[in-house]
Amino acid sequence: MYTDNKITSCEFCARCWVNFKNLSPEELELINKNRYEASFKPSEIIIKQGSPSSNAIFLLSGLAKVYMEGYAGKNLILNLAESKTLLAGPGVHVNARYCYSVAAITHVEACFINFDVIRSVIAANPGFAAGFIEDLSDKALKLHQKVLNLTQKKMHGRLAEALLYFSDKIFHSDEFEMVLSRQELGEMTNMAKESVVRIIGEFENENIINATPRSVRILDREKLLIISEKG
Amino acid sequence: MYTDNKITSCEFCARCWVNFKNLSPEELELINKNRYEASFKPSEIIIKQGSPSSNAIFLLSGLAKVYMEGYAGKNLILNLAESKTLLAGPGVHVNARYCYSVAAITHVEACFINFDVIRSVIAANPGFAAGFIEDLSDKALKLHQKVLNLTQKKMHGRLAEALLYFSDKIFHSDEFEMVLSRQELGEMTNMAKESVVRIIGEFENENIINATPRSVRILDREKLLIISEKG
DNA sequence: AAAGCATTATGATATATGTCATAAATACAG
DNA sequence: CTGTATTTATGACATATATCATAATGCTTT
Repeated sequence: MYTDNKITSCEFCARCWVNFKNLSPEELELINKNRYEASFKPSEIIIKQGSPSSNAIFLLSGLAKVYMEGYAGKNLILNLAESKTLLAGPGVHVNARYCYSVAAITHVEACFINFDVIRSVIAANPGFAAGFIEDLSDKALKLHQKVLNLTQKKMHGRLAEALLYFSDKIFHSDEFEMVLSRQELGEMTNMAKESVVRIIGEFENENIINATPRSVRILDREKLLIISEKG
Repeated sequence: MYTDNKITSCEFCARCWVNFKNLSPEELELINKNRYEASFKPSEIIIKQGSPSSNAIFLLSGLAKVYMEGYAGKNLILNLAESKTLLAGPGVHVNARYCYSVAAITHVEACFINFDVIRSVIAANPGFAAGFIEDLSDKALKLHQKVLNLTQKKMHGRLAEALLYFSDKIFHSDEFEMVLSRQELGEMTNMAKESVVRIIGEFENENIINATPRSVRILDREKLLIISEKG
Protein backbone atom coordinates (compact mmCIF):
# COMPACT_ATOMS: atom_id res chain seq x y z
CA MET A 1 0.00 0.00 0.00
CA TYR A 2 1.44 3.32 -1.08
CA THR A 3 0.23 6.56 0.44
CA ASP A 4 0.56 10.06 -0.85
CA ASN A 5 -1.14 13.34 -0.14
CA LYS A 6 -2.06 14.81 -3.49
CA ILE A 7 -4.39 17.67 -2.91
CA THR A 8 -5.91 18.74 -6.17
CA SER A 9 -9.11 20.66 -5.66
CA CYS A 10 -12.27 20.47 -3.63
CA GLU A 11 -14.12 19.64 -6.81
CA PHE A 12 -12.57 16.25 -6.41
CA CYS A 13 -14.36 15.42 -3.21
CA ALA A 14 -17.74 16.31 -4.67
CA ARG A 15 -17.18 13.51 -7.13
CA CYS A 16 -16.82 10.79 -4.55
CA TRP A 17 -20.00 10.90 -2.51
CA VAL A 18 -23.47 12.28 -3.32
CA ASN A 19 -23.77 13.73 0.13
CA PHE A 20 -20.76 15.98 -0.45
CA LYS A 21 -23.09 18.02 -2.65
CA ASN A 22 -24.62 19.32 0.55
CA LEU A 23 -21.37 20.98 1.55
CA SER A 24 -20.49 24.63 1.14
CA PRO A 25 -17.26 25.44 -0.74
CA GLU A 26 -15.58 26.18 2.60
CA GLU A 27 -16.64 22.87 4.11
CA LEU A 28 -15.58 21.04 0.97
CA GLU A 29 -12.23 22.77 1.21
CA LEU A 30 -11.89 21.67 4.84
CA ILE A 31 -12.55 18.07 3.85
CA ASN A 32 -10.20 18.43 0.93
CA LYS A 33 -7.39 19.67 3.13
CA ASN A 34 -7.74 16.70 5.40
CA ARG A 35 -7.83 13.90 2.91
CA TYR A 36 -5.15 11.47 1.88
CA GLU A 37 -5.18 9.27 -1.16
CA ALA A 38 -3.90 5.75 -1.33
CA SER A 39 -3.96 3.04 -3.94
CA PHE A 40 -4.33 -0.67 -3.44
CA LYS A 41 -3.45 -3.67 -5.54
CA PRO A 42 -5.89 -6.57 -5.93
CA SER A 43 -6.33 -8.56 -2.72
CA GLU A 44 -4.77 -5.86 -0.54
CA ILE A 45 -6.71 -5.00 2.58
CA ILE A 46 -8.16 -1.50 2.74
CA ILE A 47 -10.01 -1.82 6.03
CA LYS A 48 -9.35 -4.42 8.67
CA GLN A 49 -12.24 -5.46 10.87
CA GLY A 50 -11.63 -4.71 14.54
CA SER A 51 -8.97 -2.07 14.00
CA PRO A 52 -9.55 1.49 15.27
CA SER A 53 -11.71 3.45 12.88
CA SER A 54 -10.18 6.89 12.68
CA ASN A 55 -10.90 7.45 9.00
CA ALA A 56 -13.79 7.29 6.62
CA ILE A 57 -12.69 5.77 3.35
CA PHE A 58 -14.11 6.65 -0.04
CA LEU A 59 -13.44 4.63 -3.13
CA LEU A 60 -12.42 6.80 -6.05
CA SER A 61 -12.02 3.94 -8.50
CA GLY A 62 -11.95 0.19 -8.59
CA LEU A 63 -13.92 -2.58 -6.97
CA ALA A 64 -13.62 -3.96 -3.45
CA LYS A 65 -15.31 -6.63 -1.38
CA VAL A 66 -16.84 -5.82 2.00
CA TYR A 67 -16.82 -8.81 4.32
CA MET A 68 -17.10 -9.83 7.93
CA GLU A 69 -14.59 -12.17 9.48
CA GLY A 70 -16.62 -14.68 11.43
CA TYR A 71 -15.94 -17.73 13.51
CA ALA A 72 -13.15 -20.17 12.67
CA GLY A 73 -11.83 -18.02 9.86
CA LYS A 74 -15.07 -18.19 7.92
CA ASN A 75 -15.87 -15.00 6.06
CA LEU A 76 -19.18 -13.53 5.00
CA ILE A 77 -19.08 -11.19 2.04
CA LEU A 78 -21.73 -8.51 2.56
CA ASN A 79 -21.44 -6.68 -0.75
CA LEU A 80 -19.12 -5.21 -3.32
CA ALA A 81 -18.17 -1.55 -3.14
CA GLU A 82 -17.61 0.66 -6.15
CA SER A 83 -16.40 4.21 -6.44
CA LYS A 84 -18.44 6.95 -4.80
CA THR A 85 -19.09 4.75 -1.78
CA LEU A 86 -18.45 5.70 1.80
CA LEU A 87 -16.82 2.86 3.69
CA ALA A 88 -16.66 3.09 7.44
CA GLY A 89 -19.24 0.92 9.08
CA PRO A 90 -21.54 1.62 12.00
CA GLY A 91 -18.85 0.72 14.50
CA VAL A 92 -17.30 4.14 13.91
CA HIS A 93 -20.08 5.81 15.91
CA VAL A 94 -20.32 3.17 18.60
CA ASN A 95 -16.99 1.68 19.60
CA ALA A 96 -14.62 3.36 17.13
CA ARG A 97 -13.81 0.03 15.48
CA TYR A 98 -14.42 -1.10 11.94
CA CYS A 99 -17.01 -3.85 12.06
CA TYR A 100 -16.09 -5.27 8.68
CA SER A 101 -13.04 -5.69 6.48
CA VAL A 102 -12.66 -4.37 2.97
CA ALA A 103 -10.24 -5.81 0.41
CA ALA A 104 -9.44 -4.59 -3.09
CA ILE A 105 -10.63 -6.80 -5.93
CA THR A 106 -9.30 -4.70 -8.79
CA HIS A 107 -6.78 -1.90 -8.50
CA VAL A 108 -8.35 0.60 -6.11
CA GLU A 109 -7.84 4.30 -5.53
CA ALA A 110 -9.14 5.41 -2.19
CA CYS A 111 -9.38 8.57 -0.17
CA PHE A 112 -8.95 8.67 3.61
CA ILE A 113 -10.69 11.42 5.54
CA ASN A 114 -10.27 11.81 9.25
CA PHE A 115 -13.53 11.17 10.98
CA ASP A 116 -13.23 14.09 13.35
CA VAL A 117 -13.38 16.39 10.35
CA ILE A 118 -16.48 14.65 9.07
CA ARG A 119 -18.06 14.82 12.50
CA SER A 120 -17.40 18.56 12.67
CA VAL A 121 -19.12 19.03 9.33
CA ILE A 122 -22.05 16.90 10.45
CA ALA A 123 -22.41 19.18 13.47
CA ALA A 124 -22.25 22.34 11.38
CA ASN A 125 -24.37 21.37 8.41
CA PRO A 126 -27.84 19.87 8.99
CA GLY A 127 -28.32 18.96 5.35
CA PHE A 128 -25.11 16.98 5.41
CA ALA A 129 -26.16 15.35 8.66
CA ALA A 130 -29.46 14.32 7.09
CA GLY A 131 -27.60 12.94 4.09
CA PHE A 132 -25.35 11.04 6.41
CA ILE A 133 -28.32 9.53 8.23
CA GLU A 134 -29.83 8.59 4.91
CA ASP A 135 -26.64 6.84 3.86
CA LEU A 136 -26.44 4.90 7.13
CA SER A 137 -30.10 3.97 6.83
CA ASP A 138 -29.79 2.83 3.27
CA LYS A 139 -27.02 0.45 4.25
CA ALA A 140 -28.96 -0.82 7.25
CA LEU A 141 -31.99 -1.42 5.08
CA LYS A 142 -29.95 -3.48 2.64
CA LEU A 143 -28.53 -5.47 5.52
CA HIS A 144 -32.04 -6.20 6.77
CA GLN A 145 -32.87 -7.53 3.33
CA LYS A 146 -29.70 -9.58 3.28
CA VAL A 147 -30.51 -11.23 6.60
CA LEU A 148 -33.83 -12.38 5.21
CA ASN A 149 -32.23 -13.66 2.05
CA LEU A 150 -29.50 -15.56 3.84
CA THR A 151 -31.82 -17.14 6.37
CA GLN A 152 -34.93 -17.89 4.37
CA LYS A 153 -33.77 -18.83 0.89
CA LYS A 154 -32.04 -22.01 -0.01
CA MET A 155 -28.87 -22.32 -2.00
CA HIS A 156 -30.29 -21.99 -5.50
CA GLY A 157 -32.17 -18.86 -4.57
CA ARG A 158 -29.21 -17.28 -2.85
CA LEU A 159 -26.88 -17.95 -5.75
CA ALA A 160 -29.40 -16.73 -8.32
CA GLU A 161 -29.73 -13.56 -6.32
CA ALA A 162 -25.98 -13.05 -6.16
CA LEU A 163 -25.73 -13.39 -9.94
CA LEU A 164 -28.52 -10.86 -10.40
CA TYR A 165 -26.74 -8.57 -7.94
CA PHE A 166 -23.62 -8.59 -10.11
CA SER A 167 -25.61 -8.08 -13.25
CA ASP A 168 -27.95 -5.36 -12.00
CA LYS A 169 -26.04 -3.46 -9.36
CA ILE A 170 -22.42 -3.76 -10.32
CA PHE A 171 -21.93 -4.39 -14.03
CA HIS A 172 -25.30 -3.30 -15.47
CA SER A 173 -25.13 -6.01 -18.10
CA ASP A 174 -26.28 -9.57 -18.66
CA GLU A 175 -22.71 -10.52 -19.36
CA PHE A 176 -20.03 -9.71 -16.84
CA GLU A 177 -16.65 -10.60 -15.50
CA MET A 178 -16.84 -12.92 -12.51
CA VAL A 179 -14.54 -11.09 -10.16
CA LEU A 180 -15.01 -13.53 -7.29
CA SER A 181 -13.70 -17.07 -7.04
CA ARG A 182 -16.12 -19.92 -6.34
CA GLN A 183 -14.85 -19.87 -2.78
CA GLU A 184 -15.72 -16.19 -2.44
CA LEU A 185 -19.07 -16.71 -4.15
CA GLY A 186 -19.69 -19.22 -1.39
CA GLU A 187 -18.72 -16.69 1.27
CA MET A 188 -21.21 -14.30 -0.25
CA THR A 189 -24.11 -16.75 -0.36
CA ASN A 190 -23.20 -18.69 2.77
CA MET A 191 -22.52 -22.01 1.15
CA ALA A 192 -19.59 -24.35 0.51
CA LYS A 193 -17.55 -23.71 -2.62
CA GLU A 194 -18.43 -27.20 -3.88
CA SER A 195 -22.10 -26.30 -3.72
CA VAL A 196 -21.44 -23.14 -5.72
CA VAL A 197 -19.73 -25.18 -8.42
CA ARG A 198 -22.54 -27.72 -8.50
CA ILE A 199 -25.34 -25.18 -8.73
CA ILE A 200 -23.59 -23.12 -11.39
CA GLY A 201 -23.32 -26.38 -13.30
CA GLU A 202 -27.04 -26.98 -12.91
CA PHE A 203 -27.87 -23.45 -14.06
CA GLU A 204 -25.76 -24.08 -17.15
CA ASN A 205 -27.47 -27.39 -17.90
CA GLU A 206 -30.83 -25.67 -17.72
CA ASN A 207 -29.58 -22.96 -20.07
CA ILE A 208 -30.12 -20.25 -17.50
CA ILE A 209 -26.55 -19.00 -17.67
CA ASN A 210 -23.29 -19.52 -19.45
CA ALA A 211 -20.36 -19.55 -17.08
CA THR A 212 -16.63 -19.87 -17.12
CA PRO A 213 -14.48 -19.50 -14.02
CA ARG A 214 -14.00 -15.82 -14.83
CA SER A 215 -17.18 -14.81 -16.63
CA VAL A 216 -20.94 -15.18 -16.55
CA ARG A 217 -23.60 -14.54 -19.11
CA ILE A 218 -27.23 -14.59 -18.10
CA LEU A 219 -29.31 -16.34 -20.76
CA ASP A 220 -32.66 -16.59 -19.04
CA ARG A 221 -33.14 -13.70 -16.67
CA GLU A 222 -36.79 -14.60 -16.08
CA LYS A 223 -35.95 -18.04 -14.75
CA LEU A 224 -33.14 -16.65 -12.64
CA LEU A 225 -35.51 -14.13 -11.11
CA ILE A 226 -38.06 -16.80 -10.29
CA ILE A 227 -35.41 -18.99 -8.68
CA SER A 228 -34.15 -16.02 -6.74
CA GLU A 229 -37.62 -15.18 -5.44
CA LYS A 230 -38.96 -18.65 -4.83
CA GLY A 231 -35.81 -19.40 -2.88
CA MET B 1 -55.68 -0.36 20.16
CA TYR B 2 -56.88 2.67 22.00
CA THR B 3 -55.38 6.08 21.32
CA ASP B 4 -55.45 9.18 23.44
CA ASN B 5 -53.44 12.35 23.57
CA LYS B 6 -52.47 12.86 27.18
CA ILE B 7 -49.89 15.55 27.32
CA THR B 8 -48.36 15.64 30.74
CA SER B 9 -44.99 17.38 30.71
CA CYS B 10 -41.86 17.47 28.65
CA GLU B 11 -40.10 15.73 31.51
CA PHE B 12 -41.90 12.71 30.30
CA CYS B 13 -40.14 12.56 26.98
CA ALA B 14 -36.76 12.75 28.60
CA ARG B 15 -37.56 9.46 30.26
CA CYS B 16 -38.11 7.55 27.08
CA TRP B 17 -34.89 7.91 25.09
CA VAL B 18 -31.35 8.76 26.21
CA ASN B 19 -30.88 11.02 23.24
CA PHE B 20 -33.70 13.29 24.41
CA LYS B 21 -31.25 14.50 27.04
CA ASN B 22 -29.60 16.44 24.25
CA LEU B 23 -32.66 18.56 23.74
CA SER B 24 -33.27 22.04 25.08
CA PRO B 25 -36.43 22.60 27.13
CA GLU B 26 -38.01 24.29 24.13
CA GLU B 27 -37.18 21.43 21.81
CA LEU B 28 -38.45 18.96 24.36
CA GLU B 29 -41.65 20.93 24.60
CA LEU B 30 -42.01 20.83 20.83
CA ILE B 31 -41.68 17.07 20.85
CA ASN B 32 -44.02 16.85 23.78
CA LYS B 33 -46.70 18.86 22.01
CA ASN B 34 -46.56 16.52 19.05
CA ARG B 35 -46.72 13.19 20.73
CA TYR B 36 -49.61 10.79 21.14
CA GLU B 37 -49.80 7.90 23.52
CA ALA B 38 -51.35 4.56 22.80
CA SER B 39 -51.53 1.29 24.65
CA PHE B 40 -51.46 -2.20 23.21
CA LYS B 41 -52.59 -5.54 24.51
CA PRO B 42 -50.41 -8.64 24.12
CA SER B 43 -50.09 -9.78 20.49
CA GLU B 44 -51.40 -6.50 19.08
CA ILE B 45 -49.37 -5.02 16.26
CA ILE B 46 -47.63 -1.73 16.99
CA ILE B 47 -45.77 -1.34 13.72
CA LYS B 48 -46.62 -3.11 10.50
CA GLN B 49 -43.80 -3.79 8.08
CA GLY B 50 -44.32 -2.08 4.74
CA SER B 51 -46.76 0.54 5.96
CA PRO B 52 -45.88 4.25 5.62
CA SER B 53 -43.60 5.36 8.40
CA SER B 54 -44.85 8.74 9.49
CA ASN B 55 -44.11 8.29 13.18
CA ALA B 56 -41.27 7.29 15.42
CA ILE B 57 -42.51 5.07 18.20
CA PHE B 58 -41.06 4.93 21.68
CA LEU B 59 -41.93 2.26 24.17
CA LEU B 60 -42.80 3.70 27.57
CA SER B 61 -43.46 0.35 29.21
CA GLY B 62 -43.83 -3.29 28.33
CA LEU B 63 -42.07 -5.70 26.03
CA ALA B 64 -42.44 -6.12 22.29
CA LYS B 65 -40.96 -8.30 19.59
CA VAL B 66 -39.34 -6.78 16.51
CA TYR B 67 -39.57 -9.06 13.52
CA MET B 68 -39.33 -9.15 9.76
CA GLU B 69 -42.00 -10.81 7.68
CA GLY B 70 -40.16 -12.88 5.15
CA TYR B 71 -41.07 -15.25 2.36
CA ALA B 72 -44.04 -17.60 2.58
CA GLY B 73 -45.22 -16.13 5.86
CA LYS B 74 -42.03 -17.04 7.65
CA ASN B 75 -41.00 -14.51 10.27
CA LEU B 76 -37.59 -13.64 11.62
CA ILE B 77 -37.54 -12.12 15.10
CA LEU B 78 -34.68 -9.63 15.25
CA ASN B 79 -34.83 -8.69 18.91
CA LEU B 80 -37.08 -7.73 21.78
CA ALA B 81 -37.70 -4.08 22.56
CA GLU B 82 -38.14 -2.67 26.05
CA SER B 83 -39.07 0.76 27.24
CA LYS B 84 -36.79 3.66 26.34
CA THR B 85 -36.27 2.26 22.85
CA LEU B 86 -36.80 4.12 19.62
CA LEU B 87 -38.62 2.02 17.08
CA ALA B 88 -38.73 3.21 13.53
CA GLY B 89 -36.30 1.32 11.37
CA PRO B 90 -33.94 2.56 8.70
CA GLY B 91 -36.66 2.55 6.08
CA VAL B 92 -37.94 5.83 7.53
CA HIS B 93 -35.02 7.71 6.00
CA VAL B 94 -34.96 5.84 2.72
CA ASN B 95 -38.40 4.92 1.41
CA ALA B 96 -40.65 6.10 4.26
CA ARG B 97 -41.75 2.55 5.01
CA TYR B 98 -41.27 0.50 8.14
CA CYS B 99 -38.89 -2.33 7.30
CA TYR B 100 -39.97 -4.49 10.21
CA SER B 101 -43.07 -5.21 12.25
CA VAL B 102 -43.39 -4.81 16.00
CA ALA B 103 -45.93 -6.64 18.13
CA ALA B 104 -46.66 -6.30 21.82
CA ILE B 105 -45.70 -9.25 24.01
CA THR B 106 -46.87 -7.84 27.31
CA HIS B 107 -49.16 -4.86 27.77
CA VAL B 108 -47.35 -1.97 26.07
CA GLU B 109 -47.59 1.79 26.47
CA ALA B 110 -46.13 3.59 23.49
CA CYS B 111 -45.64 7.12 22.36
CA PHE B 112 -45.99 8.22 18.73
CA ILE B 113 -44.04 11.22 17.55
CA ASN B 114 -44.39 12.59 14.06
CA PHE B 115 -41.16 12.14 12.19
CA ASP B 116 -41.21 15.59 10.64
CA VAL B 117 -40.90 17.03 14.12
CA ILE B 118 -37.97 14.78 14.90
CA ARG B 119 -36.35 15.70 11.62
CA SER B 120 -36.70 19.38 12.40
CA VAL B 121 -34.99 18.86 15.74
CA ILE B 122 -32.21 16.86 14.08
CA ALA B 123 -31.63 19.79 11.75
CA ALA B 124 -31.56 22.31 14.59
CA ASN B 125 -29.56 20.44 17.19
CA PRO B 126 -26.21 18.88 16.22
CA GLY B 127 -25.86 17.04 19.52
CA PHE B 128 -29.22 15.40 18.96
CA ALA B 129 -28.26 14.57 15.39
CA ALA B 130 -25.08 12.91 16.61
CA GLY B 131 -27.07 10.95 19.18
CA PHE B 132 -29.43 9.91 16.47
CA ILE B 133 -26.59 8.69 14.31
CA GLU B 134 -25.19 6.80 17.25
CA ASP B 135 -28.53 5.09 17.85
CA LEU B 136 -28.85 4.09 14.21
CA SER B 137 -25.28 2.82 14.21
CA ASP B 138 -25.72 0.82 17.36
CA LYS B 139 -28.66 -0.99 15.85
CA ALA B 140 -26.80 -1.60 12.60
CA LEU B 141 -23.85 -2.98 14.51
CA LYS B 142 -26.07 -5.43 16.36
CA LEU B 143 -27.62 -6.49 13.10
CA HIS B 144 -24.17 -7.16 11.66
CA GLN B 145 -23.48 -9.39 14.62
CA LYS B 146 -26.81 -11.12 14.19
CA VAL B 147 -26.10 -11.92 10.54
CA LEU B 148 -22.90 -13.66 11.55
CA ASN B 149 -24.63 -15.59 14.30
CA LEU B 150 -27.48 -16.72 12.12
CA THR B 151 -25.28 -17.78 9.23
CA GLN B 152 -22.25 -19.27 10.95
CA LYS B 153 -23.52 -20.98 14.08
CA LYS B 154 -25.50 -24.14 14.16
CA MET B 155 -28.72 -24.68 16.04
CA HIS B 156 -27.31 -25.37 19.48
CA GLY B 157 -25.16 -22.26 19.37
CA ARG B 158 -27.98 -20.06 18.16
CA LEU B 159 -30.39 -21.25 20.81
CA ALA B 160 -27.80 -20.94 23.58
CA GLU B 161 -27.19 -17.40 22.43
CA ALA B 162 -30.89 -16.57 22.46
CA LEU B 163 -31.21 -17.83 26.03
CA LEU B 164 -28.23 -15.73 27.08
CA TYR B 165 -29.78 -12.76 25.31
CA PHE B 166 -32.92 -13.07 27.44
CA SER B 167 -30.92 -13.55 30.58
CA ASP B 168 -28.35 -10.80 30.03
CA LYS B 169 -30.07 -8.13 27.98
CA ILE B 170 -33.73 -8.38 28.89
CA PHE B 171 -34.30 -9.90 32.32
CA HIS B 172 -30.86 -9.50 33.95
CA SER B 173 -31.27 -12.75 35.81
CA ASP B 174 -30.42 -16.43 35.42
CA GLU B 175 -34.08 -17.23 35.89
CA PHE B 176 -36.65 -15.59 33.71
CA GLU B 177 -40.09 -15.83 32.24
CA MET B 178 -40.07 -17.32 28.74
CA VAL B 179 -42.18 -14.76 26.94
CA LEU B 180 -41.89 -16.43 23.54
CA SER B 181 -43.47 -19.66 22.40
CA ARG B 182 -41.28 -22.44 20.98
CA GLN B 183 -42.51 -21.37 17.57
CA GLU B 184 -41.32 -17.81 18.17
CA LEU B 185 -38.07 -19.02 19.66
CA GLY B 186 -37.61 -20.78 16.34
CA GLU B 187 -38.35 -17.59 14.43
CA MET B 188 -35.69 -15.86 16.49
CA THR B 189 -32.99 -18.50 15.93
CA ASN B 190 -34.03 -19.49 12.43
CA MET B 191 -34.98 -23.06 13.13
CA ALA B 192 -38.10 -25.24 13.20
CA LYS B 193 -40.13 -25.25 16.42
CA GLU B 194 -39.54 -29.00 16.74
CA SER B 195 -35.81 -28.40 16.76
CA VAL B 196 -36.22 -25.80 19.50
CA VAL B 197 -38.13 -28.32 21.61
CA ARG B 198 -35.53 -31.01 21.03
CA ILE B 199 -32.54 -28.85 21.85
CA ILE B 200 -34.14 -27.39 24.97
CA GLY B 201 -34.69 -31.01 26.00
CA GLU B 202 -31.01 -31.79 25.42
CA PHE B 203 -29.93 -28.75 27.42
CA GLU B 204 -32.12 -29.98 30.26
CA ASN B 205 -30.69 -33.49 30.13
CA GLU B 206 -27.19 -32.05 30.34
CA ASN B 207 -28.24 -29.96 33.33
CA ILE B 208 -27.46 -26.73 31.53
CA ILE B 209 -30.92 -25.28 32.05
CA ASN B 210 -34.24 -25.97 33.69
CA ALA B 211 -37.12 -25.15 31.42
CA THR B 212 -40.88 -25.17 31.41
CA PRO B 213 -42.96 -23.83 28.54
CA ARG B 214 -43.15 -20.46 30.27
CA SER B 215 -39.91 -20.20 32.23
CA VAL B 216 -36.20 -20.86 32.00
CA ARG B 217 -33.52 -21.11 34.63
CA ILE B 218 -29.90 -21.20 33.59
CA LEU B 219 -28.00 -23.72 35.69
CA ASP B 220 -24.64 -23.81 33.92
CA ARG B 221 -23.91 -20.45 32.37
CA GLU B 222 -20.33 -21.46 31.52
CA LYS B 223 -21.44 -24.37 29.38
CA LEU B 224 -24.11 -22.27 27.73
CA LEU B 225 -21.53 -19.64 26.86
CA ILE B 226 -19.19 -22.22 25.36
CA ILE B 227 -22.00 -23.71 23.28
CA SER B 228 -22.99 -20.24 22.17
CA GLU B 229 -19.47 -19.39 21.08
CA LYS B 230 -18.37 -22.71 19.60
CA GLY B 231 -21.83 -23.19 18.04
C1' DA C 1 8.61 -26.79 -21.49
C1' DA C 2 8.36 -28.55 -16.87
C1' DA C 3 7.17 -28.22 -12.21
C1' DG C 4 4.43 -26.50 -8.73
C1' DC C 5 0.44 -24.38 -6.91
C1' DA C 6 -4.20 -22.69 -6.80
C1' DT C 7 -8.65 -23.11 -8.55
C1' DT C 8 -12.38 -25.66 -10.48
C1' DA C 9 -14.89 -29.80 -10.97
C1' DT C 10 -17.16 -34.26 -9.62
C1' DG C 11 -18.60 -38.16 -6.95
C1' DA C 12 -19.35 -40.58 -2.48
C1' DT C 13 -20.65 -40.00 1.99
C1' DA C 14 -21.89 -37.85 6.44
C1' DT C 15 -24.61 -34.68 9.00
C1' DA C 16 -27.60 -31.08 10.22
C1' DT C 17 -31.95 -29.77 9.99
C1' DG C 18 -36.74 -29.65 8.27
C1' DT C 19 -41.15 -32.12 7.64
C1' DC C 20 -44.78 -35.02 8.85
C1' DA C 21 -47.60 -37.66 11.92
C1' DT C 22 -49.23 -38.18 16.32
C1' DA C 23 -49.60 -37.96 21.19
C1' DA C 24 -49.47 -35.46 25.60
C1' DA C 25 -50.16 -31.39 28.05
C1' DT C 26 -52.08 -27.01 28.64
C1' DA C 27 -55.14 -23.12 28.06
C1' DC C 28 -59.86 -21.74 27.04
C1' DA C 29 -64.86 -21.18 26.10
C1' DG C 30 -69.30 -22.37 27.08
C1' DC D 1 -66.61 -29.10 34.86
C1' DT D 2 -66.26 -30.71 29.81
C1' DG D 3 -65.21 -30.54 25.27
C1' DT D 4 -62.25 -27.89 22.01
C1' DA D 5 -58.37 -25.51 20.42
C1' DT D 6 -53.58 -24.49 20.98
C1' DT D 7 -49.09 -25.43 22.35
C1' DT D 8 -45.52 -28.70 23.57
C1' DA D 9 -43.31 -32.98 22.99
C1' DT D 10 -41.43 -37.16 20.56
C1' DG D 11 -40.31 -40.32 16.93
C1' DA D 12 -39.68 -41.68 12.00
C1' DC D 13 -38.35 -40.02 7.88
C1' DA D 14 -36.88 -36.87 4.01
C1' DT D 15 -33.78 -33.60 2.22
C1' DA D 16 -30.63 -29.85 1.98
C1' DT D 17 -26.11 -29.03 2.49
C1' DA D 18 -21.35 -29.78 4.18
C1' DT D 19 -17.29 -32.58 4.09
C1' DC D 20 -13.86 -35.43 2.17
C1' DA D 21 -11.23 -37.44 -1.45
C1' DT D 22 -9.55 -36.99 -5.84
C1' DA D 23 -9.13 -35.60 -10.42
C1' DA D 24 -8.86 -32.05 -13.99
C1' DT D 25 -7.81 -27.63 -15.39
C1' DG D 26 -5.46 -23.35 -15.56
C1' DC D 27 -1.84 -20.10 -14.10
C1' DT D 28 2.78 -18.82 -12.50
C1' DT D 29 7.65 -19.37 -12.02
C1' DT D 30 11.74 -21.22 -13.17
